[in-house]
Amino acid sequence: MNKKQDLPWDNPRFKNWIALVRAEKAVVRELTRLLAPFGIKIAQLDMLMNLYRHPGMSQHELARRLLVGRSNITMLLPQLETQGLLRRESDASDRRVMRLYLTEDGEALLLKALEVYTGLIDRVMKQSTPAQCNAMGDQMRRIIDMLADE
Amino acid sequence: MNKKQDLPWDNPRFKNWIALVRAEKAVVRELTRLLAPFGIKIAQLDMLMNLYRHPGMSQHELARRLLVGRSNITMLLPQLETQGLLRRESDASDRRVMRLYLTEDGEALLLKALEVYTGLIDRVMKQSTPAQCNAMGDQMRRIIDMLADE
DNA sequence: ACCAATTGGTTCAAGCATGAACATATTAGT
DNA sequence: ACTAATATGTTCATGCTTGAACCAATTGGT
Repeated sequence: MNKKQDLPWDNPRFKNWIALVRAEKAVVRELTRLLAPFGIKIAQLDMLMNLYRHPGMSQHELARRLLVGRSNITMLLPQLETQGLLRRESDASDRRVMRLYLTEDGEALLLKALEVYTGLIDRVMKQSTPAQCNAMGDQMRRIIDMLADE
Repeated sequence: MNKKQDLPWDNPRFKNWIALVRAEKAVVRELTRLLAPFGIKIAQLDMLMNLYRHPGMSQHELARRLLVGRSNITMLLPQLETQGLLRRESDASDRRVMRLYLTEDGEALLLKALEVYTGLIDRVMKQSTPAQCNAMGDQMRRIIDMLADE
């Protein structure tokens, strides 16, 4: 069944996927480094970004959007809250849900951190033409769709 | 400096990058699920793959190749060793280094797990033409090169 | 109105990854 | 040869993420 010549290292699809994983890892490392001066991690930046775009989200919605478990949100929130970057308010009509809002400090920090983030992504994606960049994005969205409904 | 209209969500490069991150995460989740029956995690599969290709690697080389810390290797090795999938031998000429080799069981398990791995990647990458797949891979390798020497 | 099922959130224990500090072995400079 | 620098691997404390068990609030069926 498994001949040496059809091992994954000779499979273009496989090699290209490995390259993707390594590139993603490299960018994550670099972004982590760039965010250190702001005192936040990537996961926290993702939370702030989503809250900026959708103020008043519940923790459950946020978790679903970030593709993480609900407990993850519970564990990370106190850090951002004590840093004064966001606040939690009980929903009046449903006392189970906590609604999340950025504070002014949170918004200010977010915008500064976002400049760094987009700067890095711009540098990284500038390695390709806009057309190729979009083709890659489409490719990724097809993968997401394919795996979403399994 | 930060007008609403140049926020990252309207930036094609940024959106496409986000898609990449989400696709990678989705594939990792699926692969983790598929590997569960084999009793190994992705990190361990990566180790087995590298040892299959380069038998006798030292822990340090392995760590560099996988882009993880040396301590990570130290922590994960005992699991694979007690599962009988690999063995460690002291290098005779340099008593600091431990050389790693797959056992027959390790090789057999690896080959079976690899079929699952390549099967998934094939399914995933079949969403695009071979040309686009290669273009994406080239794109990723340029990113890796760009971030490697910083 | 009542009981069951569902939903949002929290707590907890476990696994994984990291980096700093360390021990041991090797290499290089003198 | 001797000492300093370097390299390999381990240990440890820390932090992130997860999933299961749990509590409280809401919804739905009867």
